[in-house]
Amino acid sequence: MGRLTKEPELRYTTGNNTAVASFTLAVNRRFAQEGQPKADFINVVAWSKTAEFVGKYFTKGIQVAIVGRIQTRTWDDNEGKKHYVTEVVAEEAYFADSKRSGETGGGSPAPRTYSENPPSSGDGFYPIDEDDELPF
Amino acid sequence: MGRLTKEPELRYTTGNNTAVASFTLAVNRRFAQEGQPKADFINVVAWSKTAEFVGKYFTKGIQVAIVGRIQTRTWDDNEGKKHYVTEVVAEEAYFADSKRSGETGGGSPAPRTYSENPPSSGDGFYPIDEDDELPF
Amino acid sequence: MGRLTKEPELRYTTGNNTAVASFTLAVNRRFAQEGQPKADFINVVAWSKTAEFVGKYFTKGIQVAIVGRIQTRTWDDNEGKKHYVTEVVAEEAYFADSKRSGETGGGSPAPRTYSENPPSSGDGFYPIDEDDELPF
Amino acid sequence: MGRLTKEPELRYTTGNNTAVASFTLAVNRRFAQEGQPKADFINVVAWSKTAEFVGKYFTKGIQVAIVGRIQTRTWDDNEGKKHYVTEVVAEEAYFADSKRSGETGGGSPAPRTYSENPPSSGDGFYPIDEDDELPF
DNA sequence: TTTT
DNA sequence: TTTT
Repeated sequence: MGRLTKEPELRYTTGNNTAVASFTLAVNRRFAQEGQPKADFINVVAWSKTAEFVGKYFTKGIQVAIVGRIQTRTWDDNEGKKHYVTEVVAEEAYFADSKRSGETGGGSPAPRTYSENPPSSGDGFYPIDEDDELPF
Repeated sequence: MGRLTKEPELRYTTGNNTAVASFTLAVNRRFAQEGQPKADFINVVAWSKTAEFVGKYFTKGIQVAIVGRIQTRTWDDNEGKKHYVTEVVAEEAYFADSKRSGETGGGSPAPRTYSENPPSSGDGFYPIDEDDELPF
Repeated sequence: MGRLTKEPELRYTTGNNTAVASFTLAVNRRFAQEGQPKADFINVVAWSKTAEFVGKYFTKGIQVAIVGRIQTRTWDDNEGKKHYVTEVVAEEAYFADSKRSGETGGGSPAPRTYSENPPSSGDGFYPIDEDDELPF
Repeated sequence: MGRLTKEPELRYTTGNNTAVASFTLAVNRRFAQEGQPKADFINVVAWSKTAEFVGKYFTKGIQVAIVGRIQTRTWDDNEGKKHYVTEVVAEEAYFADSKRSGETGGGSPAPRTYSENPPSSGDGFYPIDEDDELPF
C-alpha cells in the first residue's frame, strides 16, 4: 500500500516486446518516530497486462495496493560496477485512492484493478461429490 | 481487499471493556468462471483501537484492505453443539474505496487508515555505526 | 507453518479426476497465555500436483509451511443445513520438519517442496536494455 | 524460505546496545528457466531477541523461513555517494531444514523458532459474553 | 447472513 | 475431529 513517487515508466522488452512497467511506491511507516524515516521506497515491476494497466492508469501520487513477490536483480553500470536491486514483482495491482473518484472527462473509465495468472485448473472450484462433505 | 457485506458490529468485552469489531468482507475472485462462486466471504475481527476505527468509519459496501492473520475459534450453540470459526484478525485496516471521496458535510474527516502493534524497539530505525555498510 | 493434525485426505474430483488433498494444520500461537487456545486449526486444500505431493509425503504430525490464499465454501448437510467453511488453498507446500531427515528405507527420496502455477511469461526475467538503469 | 548464503552477522547498536543480525537468503525460484537467475538474494535484518536467536543458531547453508516486512534504507559510502538498500525486517524466524536434525553433541538444544511482538492486549483471546455468539 |  |  503506497503512493507512486512519480509517473510509472512503461517499456517493452527487446526480445518479444513484453510490456514492463516500473515505479516506486512510498509506503508510509505506521509508527514513524521523530528522526526516523517516515516511508519506505519500494521499487515495483509489473509485466505484460499488469504493466499496461499500470502504464495506463497509475499516475504520480495516487495510492495503490500491490500484491506480489520480492525479487532481486543485478546490473552493471558504465564503469562495469555491479549493482544489486531488490524489487517487488506485482502480481496484482489495485487502485486504493479516493483522488481518482469524481473524476470526469474523456476517455473510457479505468478498471479498478488488474492481476495476472489465471488459476490452475481445479482451483477455486470445489468438486461436487457424494462423499464430499470434507468435515475433515 | 473486499467490500463489507453489512455494517460492522462493534462490541466490548465484559472483562476489561476492550472494543471488538466484526464484519464480513466479500472478496471478489479474480478469475471467477461461470457456475462458480464469484466471491469469498471472509470474517474479520478487529480489536481495541482498530475496532473503534472500524466501528466509526467502515460501513456496508465500502471497499477496504485488511492485513492480518488467520485464527480459529470454537463456540457452542444453545444445543451445546460446537461450532468452528475461521477468521482474520485485522492488524491493519485501510480504506480502499473511491466512494468516500468527494464526501462533504458535517463531522470530522475520517482518517484513512488504522493499525495496531507499535513496533518493538529497534524496529524501523537502523543503527548508525562505523562498520555499518552491510553491502552484504 | 504448522503440524498436520492427522493424515491428509486425498481424493479425486468426479468430473475430470483432479486430485484434491485436504488436511488441517495446528498452527501454534506465538504468545499463547494461560487459559487461551494454544493453536489455530487451519484447514488446507491442495489441488492437482500439489495435492498429489501432499498425499504422498505429508503425514500426521510433521511440520510444514504452506503459502496460499483464503477461500470460503458452502455445503449442505443431510438435514439441508448450510455450512460455511473457510480454508486455505495451498499454492506452495514445503516440508519444514527435521523428523523426516535421517530417514532411511525403501522408496524414492521425497522432494522437499511443491508448488503450482508456473509464472506468466516475462516473469522473473528482466529485459536487458540500453536505457535500463532504473535507478528509480 | 531460503538458505543462508553465509554466516549471519551479529552486531549491537551503539546507542542502546540492541542486537542486530543481518544475513542474506538465497531463495530459489520456483520455475527458473535456462539462462535465468535461479535464486533471489534477499537481505534480512533481525532485531533484539530475534537477532540473538539468529546469531546463535543460524548458520551458513541452512534453510530457514522468515516472516517479515520490506523496508528501505539509505547509506553514504566513503565518497559520499548515497546507496539504497531494500531488505526484509524479520518478525518471525524459523528453522526449516533437516540438516540440523540428528545433530548431537554438547550445548543446549536450539529452540526451533523465534518471533517478536507479543500481541496487543485483547488479541488472540475472544471475549466470553452472554450475547457473544458472533454468528455474524 | 452476503459486497460492487 | 486436533499437531509437537
